Amino acid sequence: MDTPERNQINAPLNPNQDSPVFNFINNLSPIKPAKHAPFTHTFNSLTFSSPPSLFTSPHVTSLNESRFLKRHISLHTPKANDSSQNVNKKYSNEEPLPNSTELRESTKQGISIADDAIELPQALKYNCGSPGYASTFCVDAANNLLELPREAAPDVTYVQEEGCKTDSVQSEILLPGTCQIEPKSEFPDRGWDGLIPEHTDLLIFNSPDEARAFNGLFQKPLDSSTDLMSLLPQSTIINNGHNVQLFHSIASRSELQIEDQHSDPLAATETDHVVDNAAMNSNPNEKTDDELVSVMHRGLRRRCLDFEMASVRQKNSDDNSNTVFSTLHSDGRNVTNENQLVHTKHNSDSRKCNLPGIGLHLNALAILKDHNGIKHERLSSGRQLSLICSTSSLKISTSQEHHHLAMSAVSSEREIDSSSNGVQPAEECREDLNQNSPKKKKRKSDLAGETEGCKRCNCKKSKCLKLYCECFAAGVYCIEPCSCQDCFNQAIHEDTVLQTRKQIESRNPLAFAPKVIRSSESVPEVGDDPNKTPASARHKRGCNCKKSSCLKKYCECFQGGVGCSISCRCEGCKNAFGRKDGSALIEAEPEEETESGEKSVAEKDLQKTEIQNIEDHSDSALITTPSLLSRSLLPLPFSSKGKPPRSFVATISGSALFASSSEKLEKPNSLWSQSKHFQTVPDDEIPDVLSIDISPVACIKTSSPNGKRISSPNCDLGPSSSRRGGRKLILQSIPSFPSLTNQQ
DNA sequence: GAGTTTGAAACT
DNA sequence: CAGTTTCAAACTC
Repeated sequence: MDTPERNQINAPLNPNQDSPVFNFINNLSPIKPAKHAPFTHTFNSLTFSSPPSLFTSPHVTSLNESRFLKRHISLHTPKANDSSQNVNKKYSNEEPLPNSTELRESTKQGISIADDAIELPQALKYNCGSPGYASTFCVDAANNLLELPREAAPDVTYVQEEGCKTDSVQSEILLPGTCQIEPKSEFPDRGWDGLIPEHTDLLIFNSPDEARAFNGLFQKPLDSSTDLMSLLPQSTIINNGHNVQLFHSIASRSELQIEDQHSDPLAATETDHVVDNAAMNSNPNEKTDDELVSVMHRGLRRRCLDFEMASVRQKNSDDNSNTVFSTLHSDGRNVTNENQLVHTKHNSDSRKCNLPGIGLHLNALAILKDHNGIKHERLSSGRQLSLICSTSSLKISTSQEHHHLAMSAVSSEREIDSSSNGVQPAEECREDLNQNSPKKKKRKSDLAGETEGCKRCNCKKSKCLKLYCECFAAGVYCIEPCSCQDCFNQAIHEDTVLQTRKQIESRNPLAFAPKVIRSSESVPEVGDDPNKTPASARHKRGCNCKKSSCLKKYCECFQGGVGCSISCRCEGCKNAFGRKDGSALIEAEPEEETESGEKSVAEKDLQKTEIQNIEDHSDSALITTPSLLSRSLLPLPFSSKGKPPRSFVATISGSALFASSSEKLEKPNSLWSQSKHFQTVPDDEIPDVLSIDISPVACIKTSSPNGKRISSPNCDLGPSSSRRGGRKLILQSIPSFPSLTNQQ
């Protein structure tokens, strides 16, 4: 992240000042500097102190993706529409301007959110919930709607990720991609390339005119040579030291105060993002930028953060200049100005944990809640994203966390509770639960489509001390979202839990190993049989299905998104991910005969499942499963309720084994062992930044609310639309912005 | 939301 | 190891 690119970024800017675009901005921007002046973008480090993770559950990471889809749905909820429609109203002058601090936070949050939105548009939700600030743009990943005041800042240009950021930062900023965009705004080259397609869905235009303008922009071929910096929205860069220089001139106009990264803790935290953005804008090295972005996204996705859109307000009397201050608070804790911050309330349910798959098996690398096994990983990206900018304003404490949080929020499928922000999924869930009865929440989440965030167990007799319990099996403590009764799988009963675990392990050393083991490296077979899951990904023990034909989640193989293998004893295997290997095939055919009567049914099931997969798998094309790959955009099979068992899948990559064998090694990560620390599954744990390479958004899906971890799904992070599958096509419908040059 | 089905986990 | 029971998720209505 801290690459030379930063420097590069700055350099280009100055030159751009002379550029027509720059001039255009200066001349055109309706924004009045005076208005902005009050908003200094300094962040207090204190403000963003990262919240301690109380309960690190493996679930966290995975959640995002699964949620993503759900959230996407939620995004479509009336709220989004309402917000968009009412944006102008919402931004009424009624609310007092946020103080500089708030603004700062908001900007940062906004930035992070923006990023998230970009990456995980569908999944992420940003609830603008704050009553007062309804106008604050809400970013729903799912809805992909960032609502911004129409005319916030005409001049603002967006970088994909940054676009949102800028919005948040300065009230006047517009979110091009996800957010409503003003006609004038432009996206950086990359931004357009990667973001637009994906986020097009998100774009909401208040008026036809805007849409037209927007279209114009897109339609215009982006000139690679074009200096992105010049194009960058004024607001976008503000917090980033690097960006500051670039936008300095702009800032001067708007009178936005930009703080150096160094001076501004938040800026520092966001530095990566900023850098990325800047790089994207200015830099020729798009790849690096993309990577950075991807990295960022990855980080974000992992974390389940609730983001609240902070208060937004119009500053000016001018109709055009509605300034919106969107503040995302990763952590409620950190929020500086809570009052001002708008708390978007999610459905209590959604908040719940949101991360269905969060619970990661200790053993399993990453499982997305909904997605089982490998697929989960892949899929996770798509699903997990639902973010909710929940009620409580999130505050980002540390830069990293902030960054992560933002990332997670965006990426994470989970519904994020505002309160829980910054906390790992489990924690988040707990927090949420605390507020509400866990059961209710859980059910709500389930009803919601499993907000995926925090699905949990529902054990009644096992006391959550047996493998029946998904939480226990995943190596995570039960949390409020769980509807379990007489639960002993709690930190309070740590000794009991450990003891029981030992007992079970003594019986079956692999009991807590991920059920689906994927060897990322060995993928020789992938191409061979499209129907087969690469041998690299298999259920550790194989299924024993008799009636489900391995077409339903009853089948662990299917649930894990892997094909059946020789080790399976299933009957009539029709596993869409791959029937039994040779032997399986043999069996399958005979079965078909026997099933002939059933065959039609089975086929139907298959079709359904496939359809589901397509639907569910939105982003996460399974790498291992060729068939799924084509479905990158398609939802994973496990979309709705399917929560892949938390520990369901383990990815064994050459060096890193998370498989059962590694179980012991990983155990330390387990909640139990690490209960007091972050529960981090290796995958999950990997710092967002660090993991970047490894885990793209999808890649590291650590935890699904369900506790199902998903090993890294698609790592393609490229801005390429493919990641966010669901959104990709939207762009076509989206009108392009009028290019600045045109305006000029 | 309640009831049924299913198959893994646990038990014998 | 096989058979049975228990369990909770997945599924259906």
